[in-house]
Amino acid sequence: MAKPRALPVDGDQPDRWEAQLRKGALEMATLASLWRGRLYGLEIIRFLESHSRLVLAEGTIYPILIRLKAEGLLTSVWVEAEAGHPRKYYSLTEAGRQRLRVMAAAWDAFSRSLSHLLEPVLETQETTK
Amino acid sequence: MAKPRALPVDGDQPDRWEAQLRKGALEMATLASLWRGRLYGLEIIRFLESHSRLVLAEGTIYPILIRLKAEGLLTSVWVEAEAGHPRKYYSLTEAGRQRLRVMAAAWDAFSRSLSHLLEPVLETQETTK
DNA sequence: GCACTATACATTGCTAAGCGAGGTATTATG
DNA sequence: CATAATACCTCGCTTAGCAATGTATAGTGC
Repeated sequence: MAKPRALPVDGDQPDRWEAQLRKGALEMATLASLWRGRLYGLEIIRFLESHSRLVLAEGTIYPILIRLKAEGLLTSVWVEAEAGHPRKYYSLTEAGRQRLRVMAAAWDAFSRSLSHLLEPVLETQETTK
Repeated sequence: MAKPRALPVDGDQPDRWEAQLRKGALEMATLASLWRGRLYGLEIIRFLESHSRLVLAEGTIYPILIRLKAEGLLTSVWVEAEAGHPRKYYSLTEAGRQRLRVMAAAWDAFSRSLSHLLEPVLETQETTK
C-alpha cells in the first residue's frame, strides 16, 4: 500500500506566513550565495542556512538552479570529489552577476519601503526582544 | 464568442521575479495599512500604492481581507457613504495588532539577514543610482 | 562480492497564493 | 431609463516551493 505524497497539515500552523516571506527571495539568495565563488547544490543549501535564515529543501534548490542555468545566469561543471558522489558546481555568468546587482538594488528599495511602512508598528516594541 | 480568461504572456518578462518579492509580504502590508485606523478595500490599495511600492489588484486584496477576517485578525463594518456605493471598513482586532507586531519583528530580522547576504553585491555599485 | 550507509543530483505531484478578467450592487446624472 | 462611477466579490489560470521519492556513485565491514 503506497503512502500518499503530501500529507495535509491540519490546524493553522503559526508560521505559514513566514515561509511566504522567503519565497520571492530564494532565486536572489541562490545567486548571492555564488557571488564569492562556485558551490555545488547541497553546499548552497548549507551556505544559506549558515549565512542567513533561509532553509531550502533539495526539492527547492535543484529546480531553481536548473531554471537559472536555463536563463543563462549560471554555468555548471561536474567535478570529481575526493570521495563520494561527483558534484555539480555552479558559477555565476557575467549575466548572472549583472542580474544579481539589479535584483539586489530592487530588494534594497523594496525592503526600505516595507520597513518604512512597518515603522510605526516596530516603534511600539523597541525594548522587547 | 467569449474571450478566454488569462492570456498567457509569452517572452520572459524581466520583472517576474520582482513580483515574487512582494508576494509573501502582502498580508503583512495589508495589516500594516490598518495600523492607524480603519480603511475600506479600495482605500487599502491606494494607501499601499502611495505609502510603499506595493500595487495590489482588487482580485488580490479582497481574498486577503476575507482570509484575515476569518482568522480573527480583522473586523469589518458596513458604512454608508455620503455618495455612491456603501463601504466595508476593516479594522485590526487586538489579535491582529499582536500578529502584526510579531510579523513585523520577523520581517525586520529577515530583511536584515538578506541585506547582509547582499552586502558584497551592493558594495560594487554604491555610487550608481 | 555483498549488504549497508552516506553523499549528491533529480523529478513528481500537491498545494497555496496572486491576479486578470469578469460580475453584481448601489447611487448619481441627464 | 441609459450611462457612468464607485465598490465589493468570484472564477480559474499560473507559478513556485517543497515533501516524498528515486537514482547514481563510492566507501566500509565482513
